[in-house]
Amino acid sequence: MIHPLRGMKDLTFEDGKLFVHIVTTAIKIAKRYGYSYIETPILEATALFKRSVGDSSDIVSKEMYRFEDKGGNDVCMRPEGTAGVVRAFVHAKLDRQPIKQKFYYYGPMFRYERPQKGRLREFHQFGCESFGEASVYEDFTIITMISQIFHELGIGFNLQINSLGCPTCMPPYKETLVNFLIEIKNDLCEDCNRRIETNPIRVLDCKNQICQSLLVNSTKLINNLCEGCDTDFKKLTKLLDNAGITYKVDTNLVRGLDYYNKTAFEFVSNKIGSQSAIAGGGRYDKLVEFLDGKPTPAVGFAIGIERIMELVQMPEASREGIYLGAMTEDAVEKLFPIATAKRKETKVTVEYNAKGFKSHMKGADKVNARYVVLIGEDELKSGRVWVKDLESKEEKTVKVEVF
RNA sequence: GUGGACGUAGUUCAGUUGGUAGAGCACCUGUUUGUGGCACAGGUUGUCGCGGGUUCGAGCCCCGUCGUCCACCCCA
Repeated sequence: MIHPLRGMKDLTFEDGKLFVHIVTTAIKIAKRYGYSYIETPILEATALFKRSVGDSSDIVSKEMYRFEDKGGNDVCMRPEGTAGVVRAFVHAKLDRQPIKQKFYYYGPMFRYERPQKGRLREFHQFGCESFGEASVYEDFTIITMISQIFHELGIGFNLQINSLGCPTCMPPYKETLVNFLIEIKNDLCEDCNRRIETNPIRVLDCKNQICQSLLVNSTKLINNLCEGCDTDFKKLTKLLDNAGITYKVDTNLVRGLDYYNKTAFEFVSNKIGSQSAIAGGGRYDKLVEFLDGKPTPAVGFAIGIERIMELVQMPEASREGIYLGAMTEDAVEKLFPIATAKRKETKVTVEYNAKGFKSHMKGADKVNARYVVLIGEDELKSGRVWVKDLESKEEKTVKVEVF
């Protein structure tokens, strides 16, 4: 038997239904906010992710499915969705149009990680990207949209927000932080020492108790924002307050991908183990420029579909469609014209084997059919079918033509 | 990449100091030769993850390998 590769999963039956339910619900809401579908390739030039996600992230430095294709190109399976969407946006020259563009997407992402609960090597994200809107109102709207999606799916969450500043206030802050970190370097954990070089902001996020105790006195970016960033962040918190969306300002919240600035947020669940982030996103005003487009502000997010799957309750399925069966071999082929006609309007299950009455009843119950339609010897002779509504329990025998 | 736990029927799991594999659920059949969900009775189901080793004998012990899970790391 050939097994799926490590960290890759087949979705069948209940899981498959749940997946579709999540995606269709998210799409329904996204459309209401003016998003339209975009599909981008799974395979992209490696350079795309190096330039957007950034070398400092583990995603790029060690988790990509990267290889040389037959044409000698350095390519990668996409580890996340935003880079491809931005690339497509620039490639279609949408950055030269004054219209604001909003896209939603969903599909597989690939990261070569050690699998664990809520962390697969091939996983699926639903995401949205909004281009051309610099206003913090859009950040607020996107957060509102995600909470609406989660509400619709019946998922509880905690929202954490932070501001990562902009090119005006972030670099000087980073410098003072690095200086501070170098002083306490010897007491920080091994990982943090590495982070000072690669991505010092991440040190703030370290889960090591000793590191955290040393960082209590570190200056926070949130207190060192430039005027523009500061007023926007205050606006955002006020908008969320007024909308009744509860959140926590987490000054240690850093997005893992390099392209984020200003608003950063994460939706977290405490019910799914250590991989608790169920959605994450923020503003990335410099990314379009980074990928050779005209400067275009943008905000976006992604939801981890597998991570929310165990949190979502499927709405109860009601009885639907028709179960067709024959109780004598001669009647089996009479079922097909009926099935074809009825399939124009509803779901039809046809049992090809002639079998006993009770078996058919059980079979109909199992596929959750609303109606059982059977042809036995009597019905065959009289050109009728026997019909029972499994909900109201009413039954009747009618001419095939009228049914 | 690091540390730890685990892998037995479709599924959830039991399996004693090594002696040729079991339960619930599910499934099939019957009780009811034409009335589903319930009940009762009977029945089917296994490369014990895979490969090697120790042993008269391995589900159990040893080594390897693949996979799953948990934590770190990372992130959705």
